[in-house]
Amino acid sequence: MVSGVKLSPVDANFTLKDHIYEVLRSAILQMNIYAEETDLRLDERKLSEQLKASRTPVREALARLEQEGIVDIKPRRGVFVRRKTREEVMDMIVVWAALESMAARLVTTNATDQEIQSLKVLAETHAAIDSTEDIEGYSEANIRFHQRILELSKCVALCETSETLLAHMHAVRRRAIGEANRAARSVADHMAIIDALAARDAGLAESLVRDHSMRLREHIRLTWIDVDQVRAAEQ
Amino acid sequence: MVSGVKLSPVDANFTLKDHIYEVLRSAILQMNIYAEETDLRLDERKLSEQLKASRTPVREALARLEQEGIVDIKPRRGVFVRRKTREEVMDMIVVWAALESMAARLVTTNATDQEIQSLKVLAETHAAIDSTEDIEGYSEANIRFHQRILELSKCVALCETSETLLAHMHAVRRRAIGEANRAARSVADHMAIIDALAARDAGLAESLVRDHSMRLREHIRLTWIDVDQVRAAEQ
DNA sequence: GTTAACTCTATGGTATACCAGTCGCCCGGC
DNA sequence: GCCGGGCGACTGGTATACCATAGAGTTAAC
Repeated sequence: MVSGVKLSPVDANFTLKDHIYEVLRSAILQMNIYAEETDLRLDERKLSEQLKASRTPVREALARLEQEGIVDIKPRRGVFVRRKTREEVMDMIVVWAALESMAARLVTTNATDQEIQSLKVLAETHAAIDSTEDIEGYSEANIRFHQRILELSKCVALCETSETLLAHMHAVRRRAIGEANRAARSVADHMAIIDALAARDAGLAESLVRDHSMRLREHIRLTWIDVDQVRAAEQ
Repeated sequence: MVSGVKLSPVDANFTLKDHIYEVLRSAILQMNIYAEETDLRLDERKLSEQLKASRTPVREALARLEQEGIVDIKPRRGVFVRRKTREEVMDMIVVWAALESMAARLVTTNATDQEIQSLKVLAETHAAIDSTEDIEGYSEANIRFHQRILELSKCVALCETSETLLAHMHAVRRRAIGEANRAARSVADHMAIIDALAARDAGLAESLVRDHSMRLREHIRLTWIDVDQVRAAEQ
């Protein structure tokens, strides 16, 4: 045994279906599914060729993605990346708000002062990025801050449940272009949240987090236009 | 078109894998997975025989169940119904509390007076059942009440997310034997929640719902004993 | 009697062949 | 030129055969 490290955790319990699942998942999250010209179609056979595997593991990966709501399998018609409608996006944000506000509540009792202060680093990183220049980085830093709150709640299920939502949020954030004043407001919100957490004020932290998310929801409500509606309008 | 009714929605788009998924899911939820003697093992081949299908659709159904956390697939070892540990159950209840308390908040703005009053019927049904005599019915009525709150929020994602949790909660509630005083407390809680909702008091409704769930969590914390620990103690 | 290696079987993983709708395309009739 | 029917390719659904490994049981060496 080399220096006490377990050897070859790699390819032990390695299965194609799990690997394919992860590859497909991250590939889908990375693509901009809301650009109109994007081809949302996935072909089992082409995928299995590209991934150099048979259809069987590909299909099992797709079955999992469907369960997650990332993909839509229409029998004998095709597999499609699922575009969310405005209502669905707004609903998802509500769920996110519920989870994160509960997390904030728990952080006030379950996290150390040090851990709470670690949020400040993330918030500052986020604040330092100009949203009009590097929207991808800005969005990434933003998500990381919120995700950290979930983590600090020390509630595994809370993290896991939000993980699924996060998948969808990536594409959403990319689309909900940050207006300048929204960015400034966001930074201020984050600081206020950290202060409430540090002061161990569960009620305040909870409501700040909730309101912060619900403002994003309101922003979406006002600005989001479903791609299909765009299509319809063009015709 | 016959009287405006869509013809044959039955067995259109019917697929074995979807059918098998539902059959397995409800079968698993129905079984008492926490009884020690219960065999948690699922055999792909036996299942496909019993269901009169090949392994392929069975495997896809199992893949979905694994994604949902209901089942655990160990490569080359077997498929097992997943038993939750005490920590996992407590975590799940936290998530449930987060979702339902957010739902309660939304109910105060999204539901009609009539809808809120409809909760009373459910609460009374629940109250009428003696938990020491008909624990199954009691638990069922209890869940229905809480699920109705989720529905009345009119937030689809909130309902769907809790749906997954609900699967696990069935077995949990069955195990968390209702003590007499807990039952009485529960009924009183439900009535208080309805009042808060009817008064359109978002903050109160939210915290009542949250505290109600968190009391269940505390009850679990004090009484739940992991099956494996029982096994270990016997040896 | 103990232990270590080996074999044998059971199980999930993967590949492949075939089936059954769906939909586009083309051709023929009008 | 337009409409309808049918033919055929494409795509997901299902069945089946084979592979690789975990783990139990067995056997042989010590």
